[in-house]
Amino acid sequence: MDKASGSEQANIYDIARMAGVSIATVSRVLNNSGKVSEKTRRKVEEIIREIDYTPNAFAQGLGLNTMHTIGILVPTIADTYMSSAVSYVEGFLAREGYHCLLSCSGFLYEEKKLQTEMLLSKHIDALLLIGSTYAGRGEGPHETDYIREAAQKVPVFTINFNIEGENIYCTVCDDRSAVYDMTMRMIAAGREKILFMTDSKSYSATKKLQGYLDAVKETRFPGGEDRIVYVKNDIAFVRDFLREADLPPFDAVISTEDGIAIGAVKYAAAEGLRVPEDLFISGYNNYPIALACEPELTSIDNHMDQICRHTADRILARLKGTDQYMPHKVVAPYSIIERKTTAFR
Amino acid sequence: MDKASGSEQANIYDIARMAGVSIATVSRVLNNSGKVSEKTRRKVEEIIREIDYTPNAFAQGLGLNTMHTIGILVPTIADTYMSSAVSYVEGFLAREGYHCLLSCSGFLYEEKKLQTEMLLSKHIDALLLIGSTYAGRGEGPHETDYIREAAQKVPVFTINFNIEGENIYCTVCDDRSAVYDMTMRMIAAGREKILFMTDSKSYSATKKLQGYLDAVKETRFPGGEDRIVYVKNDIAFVRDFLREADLPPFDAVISTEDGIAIGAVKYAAAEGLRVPEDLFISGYNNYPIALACEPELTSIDNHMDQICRHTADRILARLKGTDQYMPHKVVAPYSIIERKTTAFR
DNA sequence: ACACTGACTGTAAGCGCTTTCATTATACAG
DNA sequence: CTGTATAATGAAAGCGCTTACAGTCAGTGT
Repeated sequence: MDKASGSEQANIYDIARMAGVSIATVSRVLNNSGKVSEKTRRKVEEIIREIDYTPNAFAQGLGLNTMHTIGILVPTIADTYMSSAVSYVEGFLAREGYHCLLSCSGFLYEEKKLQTEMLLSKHIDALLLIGSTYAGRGEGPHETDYIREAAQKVPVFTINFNIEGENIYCTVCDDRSAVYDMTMRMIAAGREKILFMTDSKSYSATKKLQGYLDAVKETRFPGGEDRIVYVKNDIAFVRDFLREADLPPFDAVISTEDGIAIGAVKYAAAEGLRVPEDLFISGYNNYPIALACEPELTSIDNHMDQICRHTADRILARLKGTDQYMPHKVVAPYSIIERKTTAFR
Repeated sequence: MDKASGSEQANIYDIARMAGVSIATVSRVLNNSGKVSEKTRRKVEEIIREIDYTPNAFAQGLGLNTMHTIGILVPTIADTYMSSAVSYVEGFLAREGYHCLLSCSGFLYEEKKLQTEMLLSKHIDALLLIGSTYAGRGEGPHETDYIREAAQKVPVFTINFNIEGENIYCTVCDDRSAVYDMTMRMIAAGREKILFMTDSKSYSATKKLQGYLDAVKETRFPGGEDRIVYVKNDIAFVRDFLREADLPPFDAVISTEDGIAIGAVKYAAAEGLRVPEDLFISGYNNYPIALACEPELTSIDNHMDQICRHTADRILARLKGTDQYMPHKVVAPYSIIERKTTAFR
C-alpha cells in the first residue's frame, strides 16, 4: 500500500512534541476528558488543526474497546422496505457519531449466521437485524439460535420480527391488526370472498395471515385454506398466476406486498374486471409503487420512519447507558391508506 | 458495558498457553502466514475452535493497518438506484471478506465532505462513491476537492460520475449515448416534438441532456430550451405539472427517471391521450416500477449488476495489489428496453 | 516559613495483535 | 558423525492510543 507522500501519518507523539506536552495531555484534549488548562488545550487544538491530524481509529478502538459502529444485517438492501429502514436508521445514528457496517445475508440460515459472526468479529457496538427472519420454525435449524448467541456479546435490536431473549430488543409493526382491520373493512363493504395473497412465511407474513384468519373466523365469512395463496412477489408472475390458477371465485384481494397487489391489478385489467367495482385490492407497505399503479393502490403504511427513529433512540440509549427501563418488545401502529382500488363505506 | 459473563474475552495469550506454544505461532496459524508444522497447526486450531476464539479486530487492525472494510458513500440509500448498486457491490465484496461501512450524506456539499472525512477517519481501505455528485460546478465550492483529498489517503472509486484525479477510478454509464439513441429512435418513428424531462443537474443528468441535444441538433428537429423541463421526480407532481404548465405542443417525452415518465403516463391518462399513439414516453433505469405502470414503460437499462461487479473487481484488485493496468475511467453499455409506451419501427 | 490543597501534567503500563530476528530442532549430504 | 541448509518456534519490539498513578507547582491558611 503506497502512502501518498513520504511522510507517514502523524501520530499522537508528533503532535505532543510539537505542542510541547505529553501524549497523555494530547489524548485528554482529544477526548475532552480530565482536566487540561485552557491555554494548553488551545495550543494542542491549534497544532491538531494545523497538521490536520486524525487519531488512528484502530488504536483508539483498542483502547476504548469501541469504534462507534453498529452492525446492520438485512436479507437484502435491494428492496424498498429494507433500504428505507436502513436509510432512516443510518441517518439517526450518524447524527450521534455512529457508523453502520452493513451486511446483506440473503434469506438462508447458514448465510445469516455466518454474516452475523462476521459482523460480530468486527467488534460492533450493537447489532440491528431488520425483517424477514423466520419465526423460529421451518427452514433450517432453530432460526434464532445465533441471534441469542450474538446477544451475549452485544445488544441486539430487531425491526419487524420478534424474538425473545436476554439483551434483545424488538420493534415490530402491528401487522396482525393491520390486516385484520383491512379484512374487516372489506367485509363491512360487502365483500365476501376475499383472497389472501402472500409471498413468504416470514415472521411478519405469518402475523398478517393471522389477522386475515381472525377476521374471517370472527365474521364467519368464507375464506379458508383455499383462499390463501402463496406467490412470488413479482407483478407479472402474480398476474399470470391469477389467470391460470384454479381458484375459487373472489371479489377482493388482500396481499402482503404492494408488488403482489399490483399483479392483481394487472390481472383485473387483463380480464376486463373493474377495480374496485368487481374487485377490491389492497397492498402492503405503501411504497411509491402504489402510486404508480392505475388505479392507485390502497395500501397499509407502517410508518417506517417512526419505527426506525424509535429503534435508533433505543440503540443510542443503550450504548450511552442512558436507558432506564427498556421494554423487550415495542409494537408500532399502522395506517390504512385508502386509494382507488377499494371502496370502503 | 456489562460483559455477558465474568470471563473476559479470550485473547491470543490464552490460546497460546492452552496450546503450549507462543503467541507468535498462534498468530501464524491465524493468518496462515509463515511456516507452522502440521501438528502444531492442528492443535492450535482445535483450541481455537474449542473456546470459540475470535481475534480482536481492533488489535488486528492496528497491526495490519486494515480492517478489511470499504466505505460507501451515497446521497441516500432510500432509492432504487442506490440500493441496488450497494446491494451488488456489498455482495461481491463480502464474498472476499470485505465489509461495507455505509454512509448516507444527502446532496449537500458540506455534508458530503463531512461524511467523507468521517469515513476516512475509520481507516477504510477504499472509498466508493455512488452517483449524484455534481460535475464540479454549480452548487457549493468545488464539488470535488474533498474527493481528491480523500484519494490521497485511500483509493477512491466512483459509480456513475466521473472525476479526474490520481488514485481515482470511475465506472460510468453511457448515459449520453443512451438518450441519444432513444431520441433518434423516436425521431425515426416519426416524432418531432420531443419533451425532455429531468429532475436534476447531476453528472449523470447532464450527460443525458447532452444526448438529447446532440440528437436534436443532428436531425435539425425542433427541441430547444423550451422543450427541456426540470421537475421533481414525483409521479403526482409531474402529472399535475404537465397539465398546468405552459408548454409547447409535444408528441413524445424522454425522461431521466422512471418516476418522471410514469407521471407523464398519468398525465396522458388524465387528459385522455393514447399512449403510445398520441404520446411516446420513455423512462430511465428500468426499475420494477416500469412494469407496474400501465401501459408498461419503455425504459433504459444500465446493467447495474455488471457495473457493480466490475467496480468491485477493481476495488479488490487494487487492494490485493493484483491490479495490472487500471484505467481511470470505464464506460459501461446500456440497453433500451422497449415496452408499451413507445412504438419504434 | 510550612504543610496542605487542588489543578494540571507527565510517566509508564497496558490494550491484543503482527512481525522481525535470533534460536532451536530436524534433515540430509558428505 | 559432522557440518550445513532448512523448517519450526519463541522472545521481544512495536502499532497508536487510553488511563491509572505519581508527580509538580502555585496558591492557601496558619
